[in-house]
Amino acid sequence: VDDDELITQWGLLVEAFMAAGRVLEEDLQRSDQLPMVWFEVLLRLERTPGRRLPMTQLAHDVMLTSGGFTKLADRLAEAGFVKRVPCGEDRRVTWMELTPAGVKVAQRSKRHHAHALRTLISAHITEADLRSVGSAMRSLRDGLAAS
Amino acid sequence: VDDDELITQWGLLVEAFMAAGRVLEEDLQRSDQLPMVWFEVLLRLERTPGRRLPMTQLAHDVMLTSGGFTKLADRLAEAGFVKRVPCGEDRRVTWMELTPAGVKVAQRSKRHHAHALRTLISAHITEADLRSVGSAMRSLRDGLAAS
DNA sequence: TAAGATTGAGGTTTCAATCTTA
DNA sequence: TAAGATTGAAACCTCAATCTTA
Repeated sequence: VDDDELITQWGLLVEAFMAAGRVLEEDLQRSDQLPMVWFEVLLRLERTPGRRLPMTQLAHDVMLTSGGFTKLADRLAEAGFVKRVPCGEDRRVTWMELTPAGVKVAQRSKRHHAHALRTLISAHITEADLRSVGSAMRSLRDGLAAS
Repeated sequence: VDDDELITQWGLLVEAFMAAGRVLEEDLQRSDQLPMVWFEVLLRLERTPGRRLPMTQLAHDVMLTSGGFTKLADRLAEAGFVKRVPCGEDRRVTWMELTPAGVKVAQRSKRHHAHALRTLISAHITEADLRSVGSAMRSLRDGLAAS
């Protein structure tokens, strides 16, 4: 595989991935008026016992800087989906906690998003391919996190 | 595969891709002081006979709006890597054309980027995994392009 | 000293409106 | 009427500096 071929192959992956991301984001916008990054935050909170997580951890998980996440938190709180809760044990920490409205929209949009994803994938990717993609990406992610 | 599992698998893919993209962008920034989107534009021009393409086509290829691409073109021209050339046959069209300096930086950064890509991939992904990811994403892209 | 969170400044993108040419 | 390109306003992000707590 020469340089040009390698770059082209990777470019195809990036292109496919971004196009898919755009389709999924538009779908989420249509069904729930939710930007993808909002969904990602709400989803992580909804999955967590107590439905709250430290701001810094969430910021890292959705790949935002702490400054960027502070402003995202402002918008999510403004929309009524989350609230800030000070942490008793370590007073530097602020929890982000899902409100009842946030729980509701998280669960509803989860159904919509899963449906969109299923449609997208089943139309174009086999289940076996999806599993191997998952494992490959998991090892890539873990490798990058370690380095 | 239930809803949550499906969303999780896709989430891993998104996470891995973004982390890889970040590593590659940092590398390109270090070696050539070039944002990834600059590289993508220069690469496409360098590969084209005549080394020029219509603005609108480039905007579409790198997934920017026409407004966004106009400003990117301004920055690229300011840096001396491209120049705008009016199209004779259709006077609505502006070509973006690579300057000699642009050709030089495109070829140099192509070598650096290929090297970074090779390192990243060989360190974290097996050849077999890479092939299955590639085939899955290609069929996804082709399917999206068709619809 | 260092970590969590916030702020303001600066940069890049989208969106909607506009201008020119087909 | 429609397509290519540009513009200004608004949205969202990063970065560096700051404040508070550990």
